[in-house]
Amino acid sequence: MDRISVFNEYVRRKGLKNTNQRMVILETFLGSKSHYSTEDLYMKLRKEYPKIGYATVHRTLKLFAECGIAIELNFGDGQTRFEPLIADQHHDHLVCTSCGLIVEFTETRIERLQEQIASQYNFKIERHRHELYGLCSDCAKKQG
Amino acid sequence: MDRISVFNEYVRRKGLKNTNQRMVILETFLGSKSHYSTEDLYMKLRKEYPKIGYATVHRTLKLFAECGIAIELNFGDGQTRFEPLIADQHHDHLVCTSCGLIVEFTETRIERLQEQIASQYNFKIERHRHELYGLCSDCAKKQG
DNA sequence: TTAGCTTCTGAATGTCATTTTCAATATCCT
DNA sequence: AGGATATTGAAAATGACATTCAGAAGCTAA
Ligand SMILES: [Mn+2]
Ligand SMILES: [Mn+2]
Ligand SMILES: [Zn+2]
Ligand SMILES: [Zn+2]
Repeated sequence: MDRISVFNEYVRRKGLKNTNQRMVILETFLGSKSHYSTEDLYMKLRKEYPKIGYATVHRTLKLFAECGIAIELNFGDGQTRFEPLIADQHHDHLVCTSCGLIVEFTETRIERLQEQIASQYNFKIERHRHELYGLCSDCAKKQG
Repeated sequence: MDRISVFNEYVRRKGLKNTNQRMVILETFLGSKSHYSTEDLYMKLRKEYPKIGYATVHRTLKLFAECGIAIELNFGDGQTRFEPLIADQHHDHLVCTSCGLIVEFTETRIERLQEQIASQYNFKIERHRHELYGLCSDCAKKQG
């Protein structure tokens, strides 16, 4: 089931309503680069829909996370970012501390080792964050 | 060199001053549980030193991080936590989303795999975060 | 030891992302 | 369509953290 259907079903199940704003925000959110902060997405939407409110954008992003079609990311720069989630396509991140570049990686061996650690400590893992911070190759060249 | 010496040397080198507050905060910080938020440590210190200021506690924790005897942690609950760092004793965390329990783990195989990933993408890693969120065994029993 | 310069402290205030409030508006169900 | 209920957007509130500033304390050199 695609993310739009997941969202629509969540809205129906919870007795929420389908609004123009929500559809527009969802399409824009799914339709381009990931890792949006509320501010980023609000600015982008404003160009085409100048009447849209910041609070609506933010509430809607939280709603996406709540219904499972997005995840919240926090790279420690004081802004929460949201990224569309494709079911069963987990990945982690490399973050350039100089230019902000975000690169995604997956490594099943790490995922497996995590599970071993969790069972060692009798933890029941719900989610995890694994982020590598440093300089991307461009910034490293510029010794930035 | 122990953490108190590292701090004292840093203070000297930077032309900062040695104050009672800083010593008291350092001793308390090193002397009990880890993973203090500013608020946590402020509340603890207040009992014995009621005149100490919140801003001083916070500035001093930042100073500890700056001089390398502490690291800042962020478990996504909106509060930065500080933990005394023992040189070359890196670890990552399991965090119980129900009771807040924090368990530490190290896994050299993961650390190595990280390095491989970084070099694959030509990243020069400065630091990383790896946190596993879920239910500790107690909370899992209480299905909580 | 003390003068004099610099840093520190603590209370208050500022900042900034995020959240909440609320009155007007839109949606949904019958 | 009518009416209950959710949503919206502007504004205000919140909360963690950072900054300001005047008085206090630490440091250094004579
Ligand atoms: Mn991503
Ligand atoms: Mn720890
Ligand atoms: Zn870069
Ligand atoms: Zn627990």
